[in-house]
Amino acid sequence: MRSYKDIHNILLDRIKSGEWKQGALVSSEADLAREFGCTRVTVNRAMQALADAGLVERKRKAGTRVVQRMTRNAQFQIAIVRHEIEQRGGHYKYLLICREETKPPQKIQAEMSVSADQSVLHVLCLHFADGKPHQLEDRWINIDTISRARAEPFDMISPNEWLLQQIPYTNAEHVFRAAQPDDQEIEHLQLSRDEPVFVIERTTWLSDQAVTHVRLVHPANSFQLVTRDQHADLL
Amino acid sequence: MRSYKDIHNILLDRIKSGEWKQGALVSSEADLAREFGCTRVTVNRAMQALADAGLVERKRKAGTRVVQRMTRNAQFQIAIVRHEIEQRGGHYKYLLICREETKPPQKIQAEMSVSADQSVLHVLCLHFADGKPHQLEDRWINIDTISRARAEPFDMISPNEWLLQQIPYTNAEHVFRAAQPDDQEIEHLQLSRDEPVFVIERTTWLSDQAVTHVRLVHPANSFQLVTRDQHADLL
DNA sequence: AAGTGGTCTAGACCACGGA
DNA sequence: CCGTGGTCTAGACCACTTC
Repeated sequence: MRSYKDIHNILLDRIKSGEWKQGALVSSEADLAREFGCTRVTVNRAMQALADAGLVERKRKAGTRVVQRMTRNAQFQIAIVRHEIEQRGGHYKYLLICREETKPPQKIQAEMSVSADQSVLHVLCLHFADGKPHQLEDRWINIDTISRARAEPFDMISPNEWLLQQIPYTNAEHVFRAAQPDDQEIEHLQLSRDEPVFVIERTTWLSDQAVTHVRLVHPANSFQLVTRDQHADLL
Repeated sequence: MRSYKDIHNILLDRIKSGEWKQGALVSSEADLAREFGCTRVTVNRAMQALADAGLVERKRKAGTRVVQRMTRNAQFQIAIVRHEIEQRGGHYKYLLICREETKPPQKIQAEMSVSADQSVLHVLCLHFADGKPHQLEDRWINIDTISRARAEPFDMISPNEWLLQQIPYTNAEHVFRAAQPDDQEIEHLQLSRDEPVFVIERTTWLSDQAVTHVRLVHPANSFQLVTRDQHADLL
């Protein structure tokens, strides 16, 4: 029992078990170092890991406190649609419906913070799973930021896949909701009347420049978003 | 430019800018230490932070590589419904509809891995925002794991709030989907016909014991789930 | 065998912030 | 002021993995 990872786990257990209660002050690094028979640096390394995980808050002189958590975090993944479908043994098909450079509607302009006269690349396409429409992708790509996109026809590879592979981003915003589909969505997704849709809207930025905004529409009857978090509490 | 955080940021920039490409091998710690005029330990600290963030993969002898990412992570928060509503200036109301100890239906038994003869605490309740139904909470609590729940009437405080404040958990599973409401949901949520609902189902575990399973149903017209991630790529 | 990361120690100095 | 965390250095040894 000497490595900082061991110590990290011991301290983690003390928090999880409630031995160290929420909001409580914990022993100082020096004390813990004595207790574990190691250097203060080693304890510090373990404590910093806990602090990075957001489980404790540390202040000089004031010491280290277990965080009082009112919210918990959980993660989800942004994956390539083709991979998701193929991974569960489905047959994937891609269809480009429309690709154009155009001035976006106001809503998109605002969302992506582009000026009124700026052209944005608009791509509308469909992802099929086993022959059935799975996702309608309605995407806007900022060609000022991502000029490479101008040369990409998106007839064989979807913007989803192309962007995820090539373009990094630093910030993202997601909106999830249920909705009644409009006529265009009913047609493309071959929806029965009354079937709702599950909508994801995502905008991503690289530093403070918008990269892309996308609206992903799925038939409610054949789509759900699933996440599994280990140590969800510890993110 | 000497602290490990500075070095971390410099290396981060090299990855973000593409100077260090995805999949590429990066300089060894010893080389970087020479370059930055510091100890190898300091470089190591910075590199470990990148590795923790999942941006690089490190192997002894093989060296450090920038990760080729096929998926990106993003986070969302599990908050107390009352806080969410009050935070945006809304008026919150809580209504307990039903509280009983009973044997759950098979679906819940399976989801929570409880045996067929085991009683589970079932709570059905409603959260209102500004007088309008906001969320129908249909919850099952494992009283073997959380025996304290037996003594809690849940007439003043919702299970959502009680659990989030008191009960830690280590694993969580979420399912999000759009659906057409059933009759009970239409009644409790005062839905107009044709209005879909946004459903979240969450099961949480403490180690490998199920803590609770909950189905949260929201009117689609007045609900959306929003997440904002800084450094979404770097989680 | 040799190169690379993983980690520890001992000692040091600094920075912050509560008393 | 002075206790607490934050970090660096120098040197060391180990563990893994490729060659």
